[in-house]
Amino acid sequence: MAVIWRGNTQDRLHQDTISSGGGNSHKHKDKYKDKEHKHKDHKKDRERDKSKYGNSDHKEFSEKKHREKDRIKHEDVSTDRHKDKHKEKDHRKDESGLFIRCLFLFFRTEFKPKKIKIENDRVDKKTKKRKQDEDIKPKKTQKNKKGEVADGKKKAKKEPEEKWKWWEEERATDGSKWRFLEHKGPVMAAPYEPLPSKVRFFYDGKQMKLGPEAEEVATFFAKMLDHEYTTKDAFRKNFFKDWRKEMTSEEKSKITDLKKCNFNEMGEYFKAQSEARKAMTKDDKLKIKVENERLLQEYGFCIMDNHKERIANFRIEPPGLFRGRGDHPKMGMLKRRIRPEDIIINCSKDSKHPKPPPGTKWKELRHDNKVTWLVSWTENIQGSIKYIMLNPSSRIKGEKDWQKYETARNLKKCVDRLRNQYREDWKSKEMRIRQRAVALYFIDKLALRAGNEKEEGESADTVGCCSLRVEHINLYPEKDGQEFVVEFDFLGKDSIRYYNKVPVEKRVFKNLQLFMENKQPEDDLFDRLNTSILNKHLQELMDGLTAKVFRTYNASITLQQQLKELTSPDENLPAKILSYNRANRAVAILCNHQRAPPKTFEKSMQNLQTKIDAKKDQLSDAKRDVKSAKADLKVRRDEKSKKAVETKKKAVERLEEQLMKLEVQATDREENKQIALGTSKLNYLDPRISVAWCKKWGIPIEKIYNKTQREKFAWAIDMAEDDYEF
DNA sequence: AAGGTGACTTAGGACTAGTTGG
DNA sequence: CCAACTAGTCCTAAGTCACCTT
Repeated sequence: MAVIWRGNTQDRLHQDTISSGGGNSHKHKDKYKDKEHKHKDHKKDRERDKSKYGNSDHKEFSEKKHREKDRIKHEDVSTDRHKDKHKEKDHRKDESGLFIRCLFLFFRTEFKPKKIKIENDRVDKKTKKRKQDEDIKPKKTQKNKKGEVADGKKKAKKEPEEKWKWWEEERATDGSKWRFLEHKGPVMAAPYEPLPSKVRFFYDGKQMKLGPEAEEVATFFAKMLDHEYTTKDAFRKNFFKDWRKEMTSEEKSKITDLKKCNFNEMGEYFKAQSEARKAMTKDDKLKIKVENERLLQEYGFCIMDNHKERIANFRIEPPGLFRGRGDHPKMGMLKRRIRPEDIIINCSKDSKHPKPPPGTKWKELRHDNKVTWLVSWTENIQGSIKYIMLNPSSRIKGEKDWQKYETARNLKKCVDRLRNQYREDWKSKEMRIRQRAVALYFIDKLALRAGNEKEEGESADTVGCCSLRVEHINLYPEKDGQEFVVEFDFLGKDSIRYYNKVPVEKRVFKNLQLFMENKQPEDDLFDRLNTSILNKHLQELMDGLTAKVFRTYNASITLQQQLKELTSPDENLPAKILSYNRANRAVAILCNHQRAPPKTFEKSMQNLQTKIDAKKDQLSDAKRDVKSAKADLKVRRDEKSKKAVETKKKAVERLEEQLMKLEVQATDREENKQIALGTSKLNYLDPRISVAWCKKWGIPIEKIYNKTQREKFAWAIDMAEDDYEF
């Protein structure tokens, strides 16, 4: 098959080695838990062999830490720094109580404010340089006009309020998240519509009419009939137990065995409904669309501090059967319907408060501007709180996102020092320090998650770094020609399997042997460590540092390195994009972002191949044509045949290009079979790296980010230049 | 420390809309 | 024009981490 450029994403660089041995002292006191761990069942057994990088990139540590928590450091506005790149240096000089400092400074970084023209002049005066024409894209909408004005709730929506550049404004420094917040409240789940009476339910072969409560819950089950999990014991058991709670006493006494329940007619009915929906006329579909749009317009936005912002999830989650991921002990439980009485509304005192549906009231109306959510309620499966919050394109999310990358860049400056330190710590005489150091090494090198402890029986048995158990690793003094190999095999977040064989330094290896001494498979590997100890330690090493910062840092730095390495200047556009995707893929592999291979994968691959073959045929035909045209030309030597040759040549070129494009596509798709790029792109990769890359190579940003992504990363697109360095 | 809660980020899969090419 | 297939959106579960209480 014609797959070109097969690059092996799995190949990895590796560096470290070093060694030395070490015996130690120890004594562990254990606090082992005894639980039964089952987790054989790697249900999604998508295994992959990966190896990882570590990377190196360093910089001097120079930062001082301390910064009041919550606050953002920033600079006094009046000072004129923030010229372009001025490096961080400290900015902690707080001026006399003037708590307003400029945001730019906070995020040191070479950030050059660009064209401004924001509404507030105050901003204006502080932003001096503005450069224009940065834009990557042809979009015209870019220019913002004076959006709105002063406070007050004038719902400024005459016009979509062109692109507000919140990143050119100051940030609050008092821990408040907003000053004014107004919204319409959530959209409640649609009420239950009883089944038409022709749709029957049978118990033990006999038809039985259910009351509306029991019937509703039954429909939840009926809708899942062809799902595999309705066959799982835990699912059925949990469902049945909760279902019975909804039954009248009469129903309850009759229905005692789930196996005797026949939901088929109900299942068929829903299937038919969805068919019908698909078959609806254009007109009807349009009507639905319009209605959705209306709902979105009405409930999908809020006013926060003078700006209309999009809400992420404005609908209350409808009732249904809970399906956790992996082997979840609560699968099948009834997720109950949320009523207005369960809902807490958060908004400004002086805003127009959302009103509850007629005849109901909210559980509570509060005005807490220290949080970002608009609505919350407590969910009944785990008892956790759910929230309605703003869209990623909103100021409140964007600032936080930006800040996250700045913290990761700070780590870049001191990562060398930290690495040296944890290596030293491998030799510590204190067990807890060694454990901390080895765990940190894993987090850094393998981008593992922190691994909070979880309550047993409340959720699937998954682990992260600190919660690894002895049974999750195997040690091989020598394997496949490499020394000191650690084999990881565990279920991580979302019960995604993490499988990796990594050669480690000898000291790490020895330490692991030590940690495992006298332990049972189900004992904690790091019995003297947990995430809170680890994070406390990290916080001391660098302000704002926590375990997850390493993931962000390593992901972003890897992207940057890989882009540098993979992009070749003379490649054409599709090839450049392939290079980008490969860099992105390297990160996804590092972070273990997997996906189930699409159901239609094989087939669609085949289709592509067919196309490629067809294209090849066309190409060889076209080549033949050129030849014969040339021959013609030789004989005739007239203008006309000359033209003909040109035309045919053009055709060949065009075909070649098309073929190449297809082949690139095939390669990309193949390599991406079980790797999901979206998660890293959205959550781990500093968007400025991508923006800079696009600018540097003249790639339209749309090739890398779709519309939603461009909205989320508007700040980066606006501010990053082609020379941006993470 | 330990344990609990709250807020917020990160995650994969289901669902849907939009595009393409037959 | 329609079916087939993707790409993008929606959904909500499952993490992280700070902070509070004991």
